[in-house]
Amino acid sequence: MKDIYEDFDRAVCLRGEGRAKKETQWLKVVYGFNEPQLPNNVSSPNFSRIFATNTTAFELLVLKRKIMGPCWLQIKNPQVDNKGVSCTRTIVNHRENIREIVCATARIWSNIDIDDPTPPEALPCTVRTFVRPLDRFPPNFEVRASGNGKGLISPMKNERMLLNSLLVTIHRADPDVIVGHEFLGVSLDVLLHRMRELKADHWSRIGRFRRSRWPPIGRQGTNLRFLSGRLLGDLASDGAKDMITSTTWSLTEMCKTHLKSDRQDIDPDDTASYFDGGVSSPERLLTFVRHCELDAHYQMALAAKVQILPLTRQLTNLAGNSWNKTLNGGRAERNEYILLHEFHRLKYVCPDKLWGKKSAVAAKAENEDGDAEGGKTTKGKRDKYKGGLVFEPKRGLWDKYILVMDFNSLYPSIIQEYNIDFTTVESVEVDADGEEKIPEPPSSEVPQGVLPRLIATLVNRRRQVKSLMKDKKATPAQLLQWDIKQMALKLTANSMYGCLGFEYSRFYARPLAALTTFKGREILTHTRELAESMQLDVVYGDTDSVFVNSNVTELAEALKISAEFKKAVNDRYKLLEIDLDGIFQRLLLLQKKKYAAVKVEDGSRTSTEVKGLDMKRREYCVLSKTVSQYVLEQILSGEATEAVVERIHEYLTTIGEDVRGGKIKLDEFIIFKRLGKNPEDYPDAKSQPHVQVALRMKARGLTARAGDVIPYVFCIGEGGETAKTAQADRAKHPDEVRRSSDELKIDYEHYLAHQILPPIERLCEPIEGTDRARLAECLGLDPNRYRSAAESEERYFGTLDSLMSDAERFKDAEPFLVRCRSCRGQVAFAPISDRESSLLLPSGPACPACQSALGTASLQVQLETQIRGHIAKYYESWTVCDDPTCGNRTRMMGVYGRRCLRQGCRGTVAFEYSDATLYNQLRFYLSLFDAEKAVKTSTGSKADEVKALVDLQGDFLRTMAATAEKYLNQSGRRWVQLSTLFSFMKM
DNA sequence: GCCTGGAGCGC
DNA sequence: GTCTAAACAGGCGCTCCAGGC
Repeated sequence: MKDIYEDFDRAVCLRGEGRAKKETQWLKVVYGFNEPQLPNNVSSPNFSRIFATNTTAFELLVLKRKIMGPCWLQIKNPQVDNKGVSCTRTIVNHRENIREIVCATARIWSNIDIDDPTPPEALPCTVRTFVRPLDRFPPNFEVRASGNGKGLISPMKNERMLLNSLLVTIHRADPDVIVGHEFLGVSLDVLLHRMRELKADHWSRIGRFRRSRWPPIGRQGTNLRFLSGRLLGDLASDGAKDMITSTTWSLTEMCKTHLKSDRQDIDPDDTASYFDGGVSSPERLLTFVRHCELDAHYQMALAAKVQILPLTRQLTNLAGNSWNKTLNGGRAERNEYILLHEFHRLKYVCPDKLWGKKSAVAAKAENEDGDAEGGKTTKGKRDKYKGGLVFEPKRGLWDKYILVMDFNSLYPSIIQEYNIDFTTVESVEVDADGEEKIPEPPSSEVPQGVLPRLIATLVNRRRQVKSLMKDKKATPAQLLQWDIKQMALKLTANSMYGCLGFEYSRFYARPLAALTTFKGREILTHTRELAESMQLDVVYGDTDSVFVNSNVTELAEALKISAEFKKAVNDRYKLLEIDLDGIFQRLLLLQKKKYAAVKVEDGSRTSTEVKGLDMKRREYCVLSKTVSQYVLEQILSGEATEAVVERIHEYLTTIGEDVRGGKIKLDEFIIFKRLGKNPEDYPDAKSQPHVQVALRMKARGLTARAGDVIPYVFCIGEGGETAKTAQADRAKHPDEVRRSSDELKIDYEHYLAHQILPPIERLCEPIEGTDRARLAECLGLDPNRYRSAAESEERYFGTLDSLMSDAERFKDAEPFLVRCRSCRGQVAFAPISDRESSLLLPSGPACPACQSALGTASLQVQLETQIRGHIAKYYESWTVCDDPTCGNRTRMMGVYGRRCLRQGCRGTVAFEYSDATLYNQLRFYLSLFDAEKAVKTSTGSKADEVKALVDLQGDFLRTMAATAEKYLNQSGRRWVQLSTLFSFMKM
């Protein structure tokens, strides 16, 4: 080995385990890439540890030269001239199960400026399509092709000539960027295999790197190297999927949602029929060619629409990695590079890239697992840490203004606020149970760490860009560019946290990630407590947000409350900031992470926001989503319950009829499901509909790989309705159904029972006046089958509850204590039917001690004060350990779930004052003023007495009952168990 | 009936 | 005229469904 002495660096070894371990001197040795690579675990008497033996040339170049993203490099003799963007499209045919190329379109834009917002259709481009016959061209095809309008159509004799001509075209255009859809995984794969098979001339011209020998054609992403020197923008790559909102990322869907264009789908099995040379007219083949031409356009138009090139360039400039990786890869590498640049600049030695089977950290974790508890095999999944806090939602339909308050960029802000960094946080201890503790944030004297400073820089730059955008004189092009820039800055700052917890990251630092989320939970808990202390009701919250019930119907008032709350929260932090994210006029809160709301837009406009509901998921068909949409609109309409319920029932009846009557199009029945692995790798392939469909697709020569979204439709089994064909077997690809011409029939009953009913049922759960059986009946399903266990169970509980005596039910409730203003005495308010002890006389409430009259207003205030006391107690969130030997009582939230925090204790903790206790207490108060109940529970001569009293003091009782009711209405439990409540009321 | 694991969302 | 090898990969929380015992 040729050692070249260079210099000594002051360096810190980062181990990715919290605080950097050693600050010491290292010897830097530089040697060429022509030397063999040293193993990274060698040592000798002269040195104990060696780093960076496997650093790639790319990494070294980029770090040493401080190259931040795409730029021109002068290397000896620069040869940069041609600028162009091209877009190729191949349609693939299969014959004897080998996919061949029959048609390829190249659409070439020259001298495009990627920052120019002009859409590609408004820019000049050349179109050239190469097409070859399967057997022979239809008559007149060549003549008609030469007269084609804009696009040049070049009929080719065979596939090899087609490939050669395509390669010449690519070579001449020498594109910097190739845009495609599923290009890397499908088109390129076929192109490479066919070029190799047919020995195409100058095959390496597909890229800019001259080769004569074929390297192995790898799988999926590895083939990017064939395009060396060109960028690939693949609309279906992981990188692009992050940027494009879509459920399937099929070209047709994206054209519809992003370009508002209806793309015609061609069934791949029909391809051959377009090439039939025996027909009399060339029209069909021309249609096919034009389809290819148009697809090439769509791909480019989509890329421009979602601004994939400018955005990825900005991201790459920030991170200093390779643009192609930003375009086609995930986020981890960007993060790695931004930190590599930063630490390299500060003369740190960074952790080596560990590739291969297992990273050292993961292997270590596995060993510990084995040692600690023999039987516990946490296969595959490593020890995790806790994430964001999600409040138990107060379910139901809310119709006062709900303020959605959320922290801006919570995690990046926490990292700054608490100076969380590799260099500042002390490494963690492992407690007696072998569990990692959450580290402490550094004290305020510790200088700012690398990560917090990096994030601060990103945030500040974003602020600057946003202020530029306020300039009235800015052109639309400038605005767009700045918007992309601020977006890139935000994305970069926000993705820093994620990679701290990513176990294969070179900067993996689980304790830092755990500390960040711990602070997040703490902050959210405090925020809720603050709201409660301001008499505000928090209805829900998730990670960085609280949904506050303003309890007002005036927008201006709601805004005032929001401003006050915002100020109160923000006063508590240096740079952490909460803000009003939106105002809901109505909110249907169904589950954690599942709700729908009518959102107030500026002025009087409103929009509907749906989160997490079935209708947002791809495995529900369009029909199901449409029905959900209608039902939701009704529920959120704000109209009377009876009218809403009636309309829903009516609508469902028509839907049931329409479905059975065959009035709904096939497209509306398509269900989508993603393949988690390659279809062959499923152990239970038989029971998975989408896997069955995928396997059949592959048998037909189509592609279906891990990550692909598979469309299918449930059909009736071949042997008729009664056939016991497995569910999965009856799933068919939409093209199979279309082709079958009536042989395959859609299983309408299955759709009504499994796709339509369950989502509707969940939407209607908090709505009175309907239930599962009733909804099923409307759809024409047998209601008896849907009188669910859950429902009867609920009734069972309802009955139990109503049979329970008041004495039993309220045995733990605290009495309503009434204080007399005259004699200062205090007495419990007894049930009014208890004529001996009740302080309510026919003349009105009076003090039993001094006989002075008690004012209604005074009693009302006293009741309200006591109710608020209970609510406050509930929100204090004291938890108690269930282990009697421990008895730990705390308000601290455990980091590892509900484990008791006291060292060595194995108990679990529960809320001391539960929501059930609070609910029962409120019900108790209400029961004290329930006239009807008082009459019913009285017997004999007393009944008349009580009846007379109730008549005379009706106003008083109603006022007091309303006071209790007001709070009960806010209680989440009431919405869940309306039936229980009503059985009690009507008893 | 319980438990477990994917999907696919939310943040 | 050549041109290592190997090459995936943000986090956790939550609901719902299906399958296994």
